[in-house]
Order: sequence, then structure tokens, then C-alpha cells
Amino acid sequence: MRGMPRNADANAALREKTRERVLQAAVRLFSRHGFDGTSVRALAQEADIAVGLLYSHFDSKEAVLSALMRSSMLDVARTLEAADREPTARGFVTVLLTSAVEMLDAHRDLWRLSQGLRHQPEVLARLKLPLEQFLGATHQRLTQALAERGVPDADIEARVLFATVEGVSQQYVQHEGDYPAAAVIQAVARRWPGVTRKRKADTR
Amino acid sequence: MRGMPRNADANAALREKTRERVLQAAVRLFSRHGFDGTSVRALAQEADIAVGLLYSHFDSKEAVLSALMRSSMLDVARTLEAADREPTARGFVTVLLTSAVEMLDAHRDLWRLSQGLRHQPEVLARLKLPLEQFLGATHQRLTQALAERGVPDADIEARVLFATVEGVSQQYVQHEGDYPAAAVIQAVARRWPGVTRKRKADTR
Amino acid sequence: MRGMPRNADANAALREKTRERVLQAAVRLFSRHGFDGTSVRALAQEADIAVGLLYSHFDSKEAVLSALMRSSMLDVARTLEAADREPTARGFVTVLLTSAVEMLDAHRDLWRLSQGLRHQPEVLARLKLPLEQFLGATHQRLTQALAERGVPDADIEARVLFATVEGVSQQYVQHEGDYPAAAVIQAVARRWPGVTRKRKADTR
Amino acid sequence: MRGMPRNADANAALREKTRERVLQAAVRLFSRHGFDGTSVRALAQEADIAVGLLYSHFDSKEAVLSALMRSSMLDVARTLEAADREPTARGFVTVLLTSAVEMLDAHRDLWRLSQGLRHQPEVLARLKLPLEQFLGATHQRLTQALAERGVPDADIEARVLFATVEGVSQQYVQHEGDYPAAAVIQAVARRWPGVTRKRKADTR
DNA sequence: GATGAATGAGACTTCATTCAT
DNA sequence: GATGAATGAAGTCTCATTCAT
Repeated sequence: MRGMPRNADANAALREKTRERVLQAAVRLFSRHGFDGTSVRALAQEADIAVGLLYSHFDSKEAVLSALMRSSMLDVARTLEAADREPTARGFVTVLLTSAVEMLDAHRDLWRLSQGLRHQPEVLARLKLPLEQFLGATHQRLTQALAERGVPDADIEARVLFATVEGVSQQYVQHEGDYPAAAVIQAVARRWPGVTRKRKADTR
Repeated sequence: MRGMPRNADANAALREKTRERVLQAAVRLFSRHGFDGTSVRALAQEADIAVGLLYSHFDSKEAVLSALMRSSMLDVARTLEAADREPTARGFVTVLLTSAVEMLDAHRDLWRLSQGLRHQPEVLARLKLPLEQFLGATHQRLTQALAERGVPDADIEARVLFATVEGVSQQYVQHEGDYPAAAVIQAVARRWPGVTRKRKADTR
Repeated sequence: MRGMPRNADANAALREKTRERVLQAAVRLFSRHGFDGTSVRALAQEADIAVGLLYSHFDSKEAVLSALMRSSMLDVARTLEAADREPTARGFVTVLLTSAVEMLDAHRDLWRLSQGLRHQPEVLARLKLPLEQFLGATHQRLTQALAERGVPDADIEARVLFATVEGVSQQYVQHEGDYPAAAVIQAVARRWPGVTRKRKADTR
Repeated sequence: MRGMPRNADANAALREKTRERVLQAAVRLFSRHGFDGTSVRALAQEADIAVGLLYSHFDSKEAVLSALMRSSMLDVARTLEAADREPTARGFVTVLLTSAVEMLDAHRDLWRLSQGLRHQPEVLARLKLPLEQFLGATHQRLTQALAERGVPDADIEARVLFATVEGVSQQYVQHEGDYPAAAVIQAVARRWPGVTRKRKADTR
């Protein structure tokens, strides 16, 4: 076992700080110029570190992207959790959209980045991200949430809801600030039942 | 004077055919490997022409992308036109989504490609695409279409509709074939008025 | 099938010339500074071409080395052939050494280079050179040559001979010109039988 | 004044042990992957010390190589000494080869490494190794040894002997264990006089 | 028009070395 | 003494674009 001067804790903290700086710089640059449009040199400069140091934290430029994408998937998952406490479908939809919008405010760049990659199968494959599986699981959760709140035909309705959330998110991000989010959310919510009916049968 | 050879028309047709082959090759490759992931050499190879010839048809690799994006915007515009003949909001929405899905079937790759670039402002700027303006115009047209069909609060409702169309398109493309498009479209349409009420005031 | 302007033959000749220039530059530089000590930029400069062009002729810097090594193995094989016409062991040895020395005069750098790599198993493995096999075959040929010329115990004697040729080559190259090659060759040859005795048994 | 701590001797011994570990790690790695193919980090890891510590023992990576090469030259010199006690040329040759082979068994990797560098003049120059001079001295010693044992034309014969030793060493190392060293040595020795004749004149 | 050899800037990544702790 | 985070120069290779034929 080898020694460890300079205090191991301080060292770990130092590393964590640097890593975080790289990730934040990466969100900014990747989302603006694209992954390929961002050079490692630019990335290091934005993070205010030497190029070499970047590689002591990540195996490759791609690994930085991969870390970001994982974090983005967590964002989405968290959005869902917030809505789960609402008893009615309308409440569920409202909170879902509201917290999605809040998440976008906080992580707009990250979300833009992840959207940009959604449709590039080759790239996703290289990153080894379980996107397919993640989308499937999300659909499942939405279906169950609606079913529990008495929405019939929950499977199809979940698809409608999923599409709506994605569409609204897209529009919201695209408009960079002047989007009537509250009004749109309300208009969407009005289309979902405000009370929970007795369910006669199970979802499946 | 030389030049102006045997048959000017045949020559022009030939050029057009080559140009078309390049564009088709570009959709395939760009949508799979991304713009940066596709080399001009690969592009020329896929189009079965020499690299040099490609440059006699397009100023640059970027110009090829630009041409594709313009064509994609036309796709979307055409989708709208198809729906315009429907008298009720529900009919409008139904046809809008249906023809969107049809368009996706025909131009899935192109649409994927354009989606991938939607969120990269710097790239879009370089391509000098009037995306902002195009989205604004589309929103206008939707708003007017809904207003004309007696939908109150047409501005907000148009945003809901736009978001829905985008969301459904996204999901549809993502699922590569096993998406219950018809059922989803029906479920969406049910949320829109099937009859046109008298309008009391204009939209604007 | 695509066309081929600028005359296909001229094109091929052009390519061959360039390729040859690269190989010659590579011998010079690799043998002086080592493979790792030679940058691709330096290589291209010495060959008086652009870096990129080098890569249209060879897959990698390593591929250049590989091509050289193959050519070096041919050199050695040719040396053997020259000696095969001698009827006595002494004549065989004399010609073998003489033509080895001649070969070294012509391809000193290449031989130095290949010697430098002989003992780096990892590198050789990467180059996928059949060195092991080549050395085995050479030993076989020497054994048979000696046996045919009536040398008893030809297997061991072939090893002595092989070692001598290698050792003399090494010394010759190391001395850069002031090596009494003729005298050494004569002294070596004196140790081998000048007449061919009747063989009583086969070699093996 | 601080420093000069508890036990200066123990400290020095510790340093020496570390230095030795580095050198051993270096032989292993350099001989397998080459000098350039071995990173300082890998070297430190193999020696189980921190990178920084390595630099407190050696000025540079090159200095490590230099130390190894010097040690390799000592190996060769020692080989010669062992043979010096033999009265006849044949005995001298036999012991020379035998102890060369023994040395190779003990320091195969080191010898391989040094052989790999023999033909790279630029590299040798950087290491400031007196190779030229060392080879000259070795030749001198061989010449004298043969002359003293009554071999005429000792200068040329010494070259033959030197070449033989090098050639056999090369073959021996290349064959990684299945080389009939004893038989080859015997076959070589048979070519040298087993008795010492009166010398009529001096060598030079 | 059509070709592909040629160019050279710039991308990602590695690595010897330094130095604050 | 001992550590390993940090540096940035330099390496290999790719690629959009040009142009002689």
C-alpha cells in the first residue's frame, strides 16, 4: 500500500471540483456548438484547466458527453417523481409539466444537448446509453400513473401525455424565455379529468 | 466557341439527377452518423460520384446540409396545407397528425436529421436558415386555423397543438415502426371540438 | 462503373513514385532516429509530400514500417539465393558472406532498422511479420545447403553459419566503412571444407 | 538545522533499494514495449512508487535507460574476464561463449534492450554512451587474448570471434530457450586451435 | 464535365516533467 | 522524503477543399 500525502480528502475534493467544472463547461459548449463543434481545447479553456487534466478525469471527450447524458436522464426521472404525489390525473399532468418546465429552467442547456442526440442512433450506441430502455420505463410509469388515477385506456393516453410533455418542453426551450408556459400548461391540463373515477378493471 | 454541347436539356437533366443522388445519400448518412460524422468522401462514395464532382454541385458540405434542411421545412409546410381543408378543429387536428405521420414515413431520416440540429443555435446560424421565422409563421397559421374553426383562446391552443404534433412526431420516429399512431391520433383528436361554434370575436 | 480521367496509367505511376519516395525517406529516418523518434511530419517532409498524402498510401506510420520490414526480409532471402550455386561449403559460405556484405552496402539503413526491431516482440507482433517463421525457413535452407555439400552434423553447423553471417553483418554495419570485410570473410571461409565429400547418410 | 534524520544509513539503503526497483522495472518494460513504448507512469507503477519519487532518483526517463545501458556494457566486459584464465584459444572461445550464454540467461531482457538500441546512432548520442570506444576496447582485448594464445593474424581472427559471439548471442536470445547452445559452442570451438603454438612475432 | 491526388489545418490524445502539499 | 494533480507541447491521423489533367 502506498502512502498518500497532501491529505487524501483534500485531494478528492480537488478532483471533484475540477470534474464538475469540466461538466459545466461541457454543457455550455456542447449545447451551443454541438459535440463535434466543440474542441477539447475549447472545452479545457472554458473549464479553465489544461487539456491534459481533462483526460485524467475522463477517458475521452465522448466520456464527458456520456456523463452529461446520464445526468440528463436523471433529470427526467426526477420530474416524474414530483408528479407522483398528485391524486388526480389533472393534478398529475399539471405538476408533471410544471416541474418539467422548472427543470428546463435549471438545465436548459443540458436538455437541449440531450434532445439533439436523441435521433442519432450511431452516436447513442457509442455512448452505450440505455435510452431505449429508459424511454420504455418512463412510458410504463406514465401508464401506471394514469391508470391509478382512473384514466381509461391508460396505455394510449400515456402516449398522448408523453408526447405532450416532450412537445411542450421542446417549444419552451426553443422560445428562450417568452413562452406562455403557465397558460399552455393550464390549457393542456383542462383536457385531463380533474376527479378520479372508480376503476372498473385493471389497466392491462 | 466550344461548350454548349450536343444536348443542353439532357445535360441539365443529368446534372439534376446527380444533385438528387447527392441529396439522398446525404440524408441517409447525415441522419445515421451525423453531419460531422459523415465525410465528404463517404458522401461522394454513397452517391457514387467523384469528390470533385460533388463540389461542382454544392459549394460546400454545409451547403448540402442547408439544401436538405430547406427541403425539410417544406415538408412541414406541406403537412399544414393538407389539414387546411378540414372544417372542424377535430378534423383539422386529425388530418394534421395523420399527414405528419405520413410525411415521417416518407422522410423519416430527413426529419430526424433536422430534429438533431434544432437545438444547436450556432450551427443553425451558420446555415442561415430562417428557422425562428419559420416556426413563428407556423404558429401563426395554426392559430388562425383554430380561430377560424371557432376555438377560443386560439393562441394558447395553437401552442398546445403545435407541441402535440411535435411530441407525437418525435415519439413516432423514435419507435421505428411499432407505434400505435392511429390510436394516439384518435385520442388526441377527441380533445378537440368536433363542431365549429359561432365565433364571437376575431383572434387578434 | 465510374470513369477515370487523367489517364489511369499515369495516375498509377504517380502513386507508385510517391509511395517509393515515402519508403526511402522512412528508411533514412527510421534507421537514424528510430521508429518512435521519427514523426510523421518529419517523414512527410523528408519525402517532400504533405502529411495527408502519406495516409493515402499507407494506413498508418506503422504500415510504412511494416512495408519496409517485408522488403528487408526479401533482401535476406535474395542473399541466400546467390550462394546456392556454389558447389562446396567453402564457396557457399564465401558467396553468402560476400553477397550479404554487398546487400548491406546497398541497404545498410534498412538492415540497421530491421536489426533494431528484432528484439522487440511486442512491436513485431503489432506488425504481424512472420519473422519467427522466416528465421526457421532460413535455418532450414542453410541446413540443407550444408548437407548437400557434404557437411556432417549439418543442423548444428547451419546454426554456426547463421550466427556467423549475422555477427559479421552486425560488425560490418557498425563500422560504417572501415571494416576489413574481405579478410574476415576469407578467415571465416577457411574454417569450412573446400571440397565436397561423399555423403554417407541423409541429413535427417 | 533539520534533515540528516534518525538513521542516515538506513535511509541510504532504502534509496538504493528503490533505485534498484526502478531499474528492474525498466528492464522489463523497456525490453518488452521499447523505450518509447513505456511511459514514465507505467514505469513508476511497475516499480510501485509514485511518479514524483522516480524523478528524485533519476533526472529523466532517458537517465534510467542510460543507467541500464551502462550496466549492460559491464555485463559484456565481465564475460570477457571469465575467459581470460583459459590458456588455449579453444578454451578461451569456449568459456567466452559459455559465459556469454550464462550472462544472457541472467540478463536476457537487458541484452535485448541494448541490442535494440545498437543501431540507432542518434539515440546513442543522446545517451552519451561510449559505445564506439567500448567496442574498440573489446576488439583490442580479444585481439590480444588470441595473440597471447598463439593465434596468427590475431586482428582478423578477433573480428571473426567477435562476430561469432555476437551472432550466437543473437540466435540464443531469439530462440527463447530451445537453442542447442552447448552443441553450437562445441562446433564453434572446434574451429579454434586447442594448443598454444610458440609465437614468432608480436601481433602488431 | 469528371476525376482523385494532393494539401495542410486542426482534431483528439498521450506523456515527460514539475511542484504544492 | 513522497505524492499525484496539473501542465502544455507534440504526436498521429482525418478531412474539407482545390486543381491539374
